[in-house]
Amino acid sequence: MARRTKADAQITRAALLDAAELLFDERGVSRTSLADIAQAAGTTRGAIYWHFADKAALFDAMVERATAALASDRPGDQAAIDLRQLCLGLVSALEGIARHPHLRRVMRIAIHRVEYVGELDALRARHLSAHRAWTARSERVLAQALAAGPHPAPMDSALAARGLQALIEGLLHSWLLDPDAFDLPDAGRAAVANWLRGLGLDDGACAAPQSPNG
Amino acid sequence: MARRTKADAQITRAALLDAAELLFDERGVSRTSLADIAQAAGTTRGAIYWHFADKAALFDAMVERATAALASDRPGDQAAIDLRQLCLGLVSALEGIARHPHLRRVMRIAIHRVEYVGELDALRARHLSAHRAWTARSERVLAQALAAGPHPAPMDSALAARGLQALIEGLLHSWLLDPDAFDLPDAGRAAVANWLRGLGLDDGACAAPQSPNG
DNA sequence: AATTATACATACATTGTTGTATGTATGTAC
DNA sequence: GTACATACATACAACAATGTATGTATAATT
Repeated sequence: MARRTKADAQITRAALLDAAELLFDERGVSRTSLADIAQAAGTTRGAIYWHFADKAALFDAMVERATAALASDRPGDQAAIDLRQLCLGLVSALEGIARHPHLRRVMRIAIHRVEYVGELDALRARHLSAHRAWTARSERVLAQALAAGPHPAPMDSALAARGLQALIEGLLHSWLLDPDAFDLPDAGRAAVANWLRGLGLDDGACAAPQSPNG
Repeated sequence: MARRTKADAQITRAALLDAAELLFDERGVSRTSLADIAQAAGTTRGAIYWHFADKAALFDAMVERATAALASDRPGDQAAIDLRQLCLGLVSALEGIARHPHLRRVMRIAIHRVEYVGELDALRARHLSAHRAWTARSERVLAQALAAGPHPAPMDSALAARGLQALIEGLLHSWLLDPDAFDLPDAGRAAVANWLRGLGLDDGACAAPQSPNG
């Protein structure tokens, strides 16, 4: 064919990302060739190499597109938040993943459809940095809550934060393998509540999203 | 070379599995060729194709070898166990993974170094079946303990079992990504205790492995 | 001792995939 | 209206990986 308008090019780009998402999810990243993606998008490999340097760059762009919205509407890492906000943030993240097909698919790809090595290390680095930032933040919040609690804390805040993180990630992983098995946000709410209860903290911190005055 | 004795052949087979384990862990399964494995084992692809039908069969044999010991010394699915035995079983599984390099490496491969699709579906099926069997068993144990408890249970047993499973798997996943970050059995013990505490159950169920009379 | 099956090594053919080079028609700036 | 950059499509070269076919020296069998 020939040159298209800039808007057309963006449509092509989005179609390539869509096709990559679906095929990566179905067949896995390494078993999906660029020719497969181009064909599914109704183009040729030429279009892919025009928009992206290679498969890894395409992959990164796909992750970037899906997580951009997610990253925009959450508070900055340094923002001071309380226990309730922490819980609500966790649950709303799970709700977002359960609700948005793009995000869900990319999460499943990142977790179950790709090998965490080689030139896809950007993903691994991204994951690790997000992981650490979130753990650090939740540890601060939990330390503050545990110190303010009436009884001596049964765990130190580092272990409490790590366990909370593991709980959420564990639920997410198993839900992505079989989304019909249970309701992710419900399970997340119950799990966080039970974890806080074990810590001797207020387990109603993320019960009802609609009543801000508790 | 030429024909070796049967014992030699088993040594060759083991060397191939060892090499595959190391390379899969380093580079990921799909990015490791059979030639790589053969070279690392000091043989050629001929040896691989003699011992295994293809890469998937080699992979399955590797998983089988590492998990065979693990499966042998645990109670059958139908055996009646109590809360304490459930917790001890969980923690001892974590201890086994933390202690045995083979098991740790294969776990990391199965979780972070392979794409859960295509002809490696045997792994996925194995995982799912183990997952379901374990969840069913722990749900029975938790239901019994919750029914016997003094106060009304804060969660139903299905959610409680799912959460416990998620907690353990979440800890395992993040530990496999960075084994130096924390001690897996310690974190597992503390996490299980906190989960049980949240459920209103005895949190000392897996505290001290050496005193069988509680 | 002769034969046969075994445990590989070697060689080859095929295919899939990637990267790049080139072609080309059109939008856009001047 | 011309020139150039854009947004691809097409063609090609190279390699990597697989599967198979065949060779071969030796252990096991008789």
